[in-house]
Amino acid sequence: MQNVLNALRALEEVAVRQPIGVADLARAMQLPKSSVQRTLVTLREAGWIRPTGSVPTRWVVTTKALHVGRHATDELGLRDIALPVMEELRRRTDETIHLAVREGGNVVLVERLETSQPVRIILPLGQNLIMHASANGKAVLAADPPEAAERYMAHGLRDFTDTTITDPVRLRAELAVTRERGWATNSGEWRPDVSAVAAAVIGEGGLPVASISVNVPTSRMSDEAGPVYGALVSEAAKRISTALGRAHEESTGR
Amino acid sequence: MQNVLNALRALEEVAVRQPIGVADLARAMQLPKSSVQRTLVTLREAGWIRPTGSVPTRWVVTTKALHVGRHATDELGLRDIALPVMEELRRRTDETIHLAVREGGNVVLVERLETSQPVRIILPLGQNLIMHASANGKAVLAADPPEAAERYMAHGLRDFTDTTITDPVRLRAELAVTRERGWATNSGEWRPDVSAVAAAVIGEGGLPVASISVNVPTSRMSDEAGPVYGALVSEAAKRISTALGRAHEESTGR
DNA sequence: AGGGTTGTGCCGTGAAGCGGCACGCTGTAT
DNA sequence: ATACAGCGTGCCGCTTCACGGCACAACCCT
Repeated sequence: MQNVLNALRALEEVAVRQPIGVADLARAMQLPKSSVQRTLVTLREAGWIRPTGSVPTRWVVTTKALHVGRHATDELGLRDIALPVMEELRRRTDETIHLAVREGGNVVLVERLETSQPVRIILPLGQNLIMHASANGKAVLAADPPEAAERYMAHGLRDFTDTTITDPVRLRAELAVTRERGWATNSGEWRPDVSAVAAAVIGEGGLPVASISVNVPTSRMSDEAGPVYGALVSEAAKRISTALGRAHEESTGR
Repeated sequence: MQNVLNALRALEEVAVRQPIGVADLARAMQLPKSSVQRTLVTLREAGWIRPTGSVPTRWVVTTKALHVGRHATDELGLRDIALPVMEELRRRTDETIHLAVREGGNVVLVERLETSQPVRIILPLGQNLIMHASANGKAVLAADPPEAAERYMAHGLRDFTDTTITDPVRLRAELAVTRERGWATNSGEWRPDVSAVAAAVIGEGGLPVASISVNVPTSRMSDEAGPVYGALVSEAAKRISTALGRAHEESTGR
């Protein structure tokens, strides 16, 4: 079903490059113009993209993808279970709380509650978090079997800021510390002004399925606040993990 | 491209019914089992769905859709323009702020900032808001040309609570009031405990392209608060509208 | 032990997607 | 004023590749 693959690729390409026209898109995809045009018409018929109405015609994605995407965490009722815990966590910290799920080799932001304090940065839902340069990523990596971490490191560790951990030896040590104390940190390792602490949510297979984090502007992240938030986020993750196990037992029959 | 349409339909069906198996899905879609299976394998190859790993195989959607969906408001940089204004609005009200965009005959929630107060409503992003039973919907409807409102009403006005406006005559009057004062209201007309005030964001064509709202539990929505929030949300929407116009002028050359 | 249902894979046939091509249009450079 | 290059759109014959009936092994309840 090559044309389905092409159509989905076209959809992604439109999302990234929108607003875009047929010719540009055909060039970007290295496909004949007429084929791309037919694909665009089909995607519109399905309601996933729409022309802006301008001339020449430019295409943009609709919110159809959002409708589908919001079910991404439904598998075990993760969102329903996590939200109340996240709310309490925010009440206690008054900082931005993130929920991210594991997805193959990545960690993706799926839910978010913000601090009421003046905020620096708002990450969009669907954002890919870097495994070795985010608290959520490191929490998941630490909870994974060591082979998984090694496999990830084999691809190299890109650096984003001057505090990013790019040395595999240092990352291994950091993961050991994380395992020991039960929560991961991020001190401006992805973007200078974003710091965080996180803890992994463990699924019934014993593997990490998600992670929650408390995100704080680096300027507000004091030496005292870290351990306090760490203890809170670690306890919250544990509560979600056990609730998840209970929900799973019920749904699979006792 | 019938198979593309089927594949996208399958994707939506999986999202709604997940976790689901081949046979169930084939029944739901009224399609041969083998066709559906082939489609599922293709969708997995493209990274939009994945098997849970259990036996028998069950399919769930990945976060791919979220990645695509987060671009849905990129068209004019709406999100970037609206977020700072929404933040200030939340700071002033300490209530939940919603940003919704127009989409054909619907209004869809695309961004959200929550109150820090304990009692609150959390709607998932991608939620479809009812035109005649939400503040955002009524704000858009009031800013539309009268024909559009009439066309919408022609389909009938479903009721959700005992305060839902189901009488076209009353709705017309309500829209007139909304136009007059510059902001729309919702007093538990969709869900009893949800009230809100909203104002439409006007695009460069003079038509409403989006709407922002202040959402308050009905219990907290006093007679005094309404007009105060109304004035704030109305001013915020105006600021977004003019900023949007400016951004559009620049991008289309002077 | 058995009937039903599951997920998976094969394969011949025919429909439908592919892509080269041409058209009308717009905006720019000559 | 004219030529030209780029755009979006539509046609149409060839060939491919998706369709769906069918078979099979594994699994679950009786």
